[in-house]
Amino acid sequence: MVEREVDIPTPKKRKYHHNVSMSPVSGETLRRERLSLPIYPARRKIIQQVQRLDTVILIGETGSGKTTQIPQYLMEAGFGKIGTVACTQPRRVAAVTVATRVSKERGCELGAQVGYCVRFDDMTSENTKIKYMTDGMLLREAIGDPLLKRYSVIILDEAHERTIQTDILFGVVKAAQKRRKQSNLRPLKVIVMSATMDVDHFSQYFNRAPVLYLEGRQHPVKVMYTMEPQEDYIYAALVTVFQIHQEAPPQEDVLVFLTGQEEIETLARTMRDIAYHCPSDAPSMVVRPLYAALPPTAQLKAFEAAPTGSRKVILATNIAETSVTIKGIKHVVDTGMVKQRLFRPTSGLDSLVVKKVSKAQAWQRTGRAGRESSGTCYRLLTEEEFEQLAQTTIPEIQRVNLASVVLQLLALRIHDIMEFDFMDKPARESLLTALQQLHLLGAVEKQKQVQLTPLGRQMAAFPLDPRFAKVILAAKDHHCTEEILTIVAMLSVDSVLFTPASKREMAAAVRRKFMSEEGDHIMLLNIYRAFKAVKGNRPWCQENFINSRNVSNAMDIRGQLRDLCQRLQIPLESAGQDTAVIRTCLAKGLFMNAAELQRGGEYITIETRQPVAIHPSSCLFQCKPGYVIFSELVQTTKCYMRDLSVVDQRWLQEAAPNYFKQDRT
DNA sequence: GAGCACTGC
Repeated sequence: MVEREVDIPTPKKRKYHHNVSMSPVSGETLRRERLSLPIYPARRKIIQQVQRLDTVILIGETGSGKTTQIPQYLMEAGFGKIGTVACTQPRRVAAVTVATRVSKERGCELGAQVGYCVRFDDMTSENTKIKYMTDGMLLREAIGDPLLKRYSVIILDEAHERTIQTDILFGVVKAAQKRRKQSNLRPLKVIVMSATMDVDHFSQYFNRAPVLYLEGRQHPVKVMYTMEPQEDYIYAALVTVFQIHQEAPPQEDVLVFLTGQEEIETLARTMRDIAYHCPSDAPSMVVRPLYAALPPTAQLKAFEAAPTGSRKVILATNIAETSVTIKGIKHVVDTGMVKQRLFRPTSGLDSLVVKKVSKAQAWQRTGRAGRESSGTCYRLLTEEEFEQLAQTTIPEIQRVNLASVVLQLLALRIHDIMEFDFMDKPARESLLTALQQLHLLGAVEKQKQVQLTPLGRQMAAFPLDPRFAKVILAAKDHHCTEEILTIVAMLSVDSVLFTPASKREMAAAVRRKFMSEEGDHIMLLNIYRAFKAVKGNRPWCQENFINSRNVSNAMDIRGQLRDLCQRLQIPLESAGQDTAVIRTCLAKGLFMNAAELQRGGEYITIETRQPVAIHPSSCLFQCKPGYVIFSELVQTTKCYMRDLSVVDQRWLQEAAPNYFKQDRT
C-alpha cells in the first residue's frame, strides 16, 4: 500500500498593515517598560540556559512578562538567524494580541519581524523571526513536517492548561528534538512555560529538564473560607455578594464564578431584585452576566465601568478564568464549582457534569482579584473542603472521545498509538475505542502495524471530527459536496438558533419555515441558504432568531473546507432537489449514531441498545420516524439525540455492513 | 416538552 501524501494547507496569507507607524516617543516608552519588567533581571540566565540545554522549563506567575519578552530575548541572542522562534498559545486572541504588542515593542510592522498564525489568518512573512501561533496550528504544521525544521526554538506557553493540542505537542516536539539530534540536524530548543504547581511532573517528562522560576507581578490576595460547609452554593454566593456590598467601598467590583448560563441568568435576576429593594442610602449595584454564548454586545457590558457610586458585580463562567480579564476586580467569589465535559468510553456518551474545581483552578480564580492591587477571594468552601480538592484538573485528553486525536497521531506517522509518549496517558480503553471507530469509518487498517488508509489520510486533512470528514468524502461519491459542506460547516459552530426565554413561542413559530420533515440537518441547510440569500442582513437575523455571528463563522469554515476539497480534487457538485442523497452521505459517517423506534414509541441506539429520546428542540420532535441518525448524544434529564436526520435502514447497512452484521432486525 | 462550561484546526 502506497501512502499518498496530502499536503496540509496553511491559512491564507494576509497583507501587512502598512499603517502601523510608531512615534519615537511611544517607542522609547515601550523600550523603557521592557527594562522594568520583573523578568528582565533573569534575561542573561535564560539565554544561557537555552544555549546550554535542549529543554528548559520556566515557571512564572502572571505579569512576569514571559510571553512577550522571552521570544525577544532569544531572537536578540541570535536564535532568529538560524530559524524561527515559535511561541504557542491555547487561544487565538492571545496569539494575536501578544504578537501585536511585541511588534509594537520592536517598532516594526505586524507580520514582518514579528507575526502570528491562527486559523483563517496568517500574519507572517519569510522575514518573520518571532511567530506566535495557536498550538493547534503548530500541530497542523507538524503533519507536513514532523521535524518542525523551520523552527530553532519552540516555546510551549500556558502549558499548565493542558489542552489536548498542547499535550500532543509535548510528545511531538520531544520526538522532533530527539530525531533532529540523531540525524545531526540543527538542534531544536524547547521551552515549556507554565504557571503550574505541578513542576516535577513537567520536569520528569522532559528528561528532567531544569526549572527556572520567574518572579511575577501579582498583588497579594486574602483568601477567606466559610465556617461551615455550604449546601447551596448559589445561595451562599448571593449572601456573600450582599455582604461585600454592605461592607466594601462601591468602586470595588466583584467577580463571581458560577457554572452555566441558566444559573447565571437566574441569579442575576434575583440579585437585581434584591438590590432594587435595598435601603436607598446603600450604593446601587450593576449586575452583569458573562458567558461565551452571550451575544457580543451583551458581553461588552461586563467590561464597561459601572457608573460612579455603584458597584459592578459580574456573574461569570470559567470564561473569566483564562479567556478574558476584567479591570477593577477587587473581590472574587468562588463557588468552587465548574461544569465539565465527561466522556465515558464504555457507552460512548458525552455528558456535562457540575463538579468541584481543583486546587490549581481555585488559585487561578483567586488570582483574578489581584491584577491591579491587593484583593480578597471568598471561597464558598471550608478550609478542610478545600484541602480535599484534587491538586490539578484532569487533563482534557483523559476526558474526551479520542477519535480525532488518534487520527491526528496517525497522520503524524505515529503508528504505535498505545505507546505514544503521553505526559498523562489516556485510558487504554479510550484509545482502543477511538481506533475501532476509525476502523469502522475506513480510516485505518492493520498491516504490520496500524496505519491510515488513503481515505484516512484524506480525512486527516480536514479540521473536523473524523465522522464528519468521512461524510464529506462520501459526498464526493454521491455528488453532493455543495450541500454537505454547508451542513458540516453549520454543525461545526455553536448553535445558529437563539431562543430568548421570553420569546420562546415567537421563535418557534418563525422557525417553522426552515423546518424539514427530513430532519435538522436539512433545516440547517435551509437556514444557511436563507441567510445567504439576504446576505446576512441583521434585522432579518433578529426577526428570525438567527445568531448571525455563528452563521458567519460557518461561512468561513465552509470556505476552508471547500479549499481543502479543491486540493484533494473533490469537485463541488450539487444534489439539486435530491435531499435523500444528502442524508445517505450523512449516514456514511454517522451510522454509529443511529437509533430505531421501538413498539412503545421509544427509541434505542442500534449498537448499545440504550434508551434515547429526540431532543425537544429538534424539528423531528413530533414525528416518529423508524430510523434516525444524530450528530451527538447529550445526557441531561434524559439521554437526548441532537441534530437528527431521518434515514432508511438500508442506508445504515450499506454504510457499514460489518458493523450491522449481527443486527437482530 | 428542554435548556450546553471553554477552547482549537
